[in-house]
Amino acid sequence: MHANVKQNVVPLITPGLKVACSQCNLRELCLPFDLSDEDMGRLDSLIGGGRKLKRGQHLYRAGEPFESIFAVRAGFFKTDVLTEDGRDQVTGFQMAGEILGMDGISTEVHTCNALALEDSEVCLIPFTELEMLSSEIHSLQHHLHKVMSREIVRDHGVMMLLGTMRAEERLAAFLLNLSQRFSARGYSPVEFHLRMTREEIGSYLGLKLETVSRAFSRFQDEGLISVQQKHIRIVDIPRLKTLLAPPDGRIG
Amino acid sequence: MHANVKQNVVPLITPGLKVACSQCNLRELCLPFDLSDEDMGRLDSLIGGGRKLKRGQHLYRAGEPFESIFAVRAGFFKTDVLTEDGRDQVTGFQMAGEILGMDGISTEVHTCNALALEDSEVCLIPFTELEMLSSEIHSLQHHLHKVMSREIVRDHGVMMLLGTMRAEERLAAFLLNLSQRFSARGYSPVEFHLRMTREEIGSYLGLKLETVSRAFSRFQDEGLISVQQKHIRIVDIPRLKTLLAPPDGRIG
DNA sequence: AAGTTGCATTGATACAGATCAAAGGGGTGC
DNA sequence: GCACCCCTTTGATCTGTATCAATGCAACTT
Repeated sequence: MHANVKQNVVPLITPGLKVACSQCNLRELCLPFDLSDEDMGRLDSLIGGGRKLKRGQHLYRAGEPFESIFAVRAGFFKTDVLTEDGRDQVTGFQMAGEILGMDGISTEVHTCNALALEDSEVCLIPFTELEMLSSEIHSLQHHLHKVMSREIVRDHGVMMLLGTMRAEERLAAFLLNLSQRFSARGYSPVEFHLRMTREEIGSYLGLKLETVSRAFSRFQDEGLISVQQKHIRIVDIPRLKTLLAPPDGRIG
Repeated sequence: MHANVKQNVVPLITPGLKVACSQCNLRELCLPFDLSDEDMGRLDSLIGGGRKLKRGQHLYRAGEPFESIFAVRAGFFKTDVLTEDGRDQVTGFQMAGEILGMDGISTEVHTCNALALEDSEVCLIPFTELEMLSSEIHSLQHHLHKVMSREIVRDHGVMMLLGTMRAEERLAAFLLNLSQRFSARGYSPVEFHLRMTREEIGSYLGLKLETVSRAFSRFQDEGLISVQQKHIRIVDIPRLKTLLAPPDGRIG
């Protein structure tokens, strides 16, 4: 990955990259949701263009001033938090239609890093202007709140995963989550390409990369999935789902 | 705790409990932040009164329709998520000035339970009305966004804790976090009363209650803290902080 | 004041996942 | 198209935390 030596170069807005929510087939997943044509137009004119990123480039880094949130148009990202003492926690993986950067609102400074895991495209949404517009368009305001709330709920799910699940359960939950999200975007729910390394999966799931690799192998041995490097095929979704319930089943 | 047999009774709004942000000494920590007198008055008239809860009573439960967020006026809460298969994860502990219930915005239904760990009081903030007001008062809107964003950032911190830290590090981080929050409210940063059980701490930190207990004992043996049941005195804050850095220190 | 009940502490043992180590394979960049 | 390097896999061993178990403590009830 020699391209990575250039990862310090902050990519500029791609001049020719026109974006318009009104034309976007991700609009059901993304911000605009259910706006009138007129309001959609106002949102279009707010979106500050797009930005293309090569694999390995940072969309933003912790410490940079916060100005915009981003909508993933295409590609795949990871976000991670880094502490002074060198700990590194992947906090999420984002795909088309998902919003990045809301961590920066609270302090006006980004608190995590967002890195493109493949060549990607995002829409830039200047936050101050979004706030102004959303105070005029109630459904936009409400949808923004829903998006932020959804992020909070998602985070609770990750806490649940990290706090209560064993390694295989975590990985099963991870695969099923990816499956569901790919499916919602019109891709196969059973066959997909992992954009992240075992180490990144491990960081997200609170496991070491070897543990992730072993769990993949065991799933394959048991006929649940087929793995070949980053290519995954889920063979038995129902049985994968049963892994999420502990052996003794429901209690109480 | 026979009083708990009544915990199913949903507490109603306490009729006589008048609340006013303008009079509240928590306003710097809570929603209003820096409003003009006039705007403060409008916010006051929106707040739908207060509610008192006895220890053991639920403020809301997962599945209930979402209508309001809540500001803790006094007391102490925990929030937890419960899965169908019986897993239980404490997602946070909330004290005076902190906001509860933002998880419910995304689906219009609460996704977690909020339980009073001691006799408590909250302000009811009807969310639809808050949105309406916040589209008129820009600084209120922005502050609401900051509060939600802060929750996201906090969640990332918990992920970091659950994903990368060992038991003693988690407990040290937990104690230091409590210390800092008590301090911000004018209480002693070194001496406080835990409102939650070892099991609840364990659930929050992804540990078993025995592990929490042992870690407390070890901290005491090493002269870092003094523990007597739920009473904690932090003897050596600096040394407690060093526990958060791994033995080899900063890397890279 | 005694009894009850839940919570906390402590010890012994078991086990899941981390760590250490080595080899093979595939994608990437030149 | 080739070579290099990173990623992945797999094995052996170690260790931190869970689990199982029993006792102690404290608050609340009656």
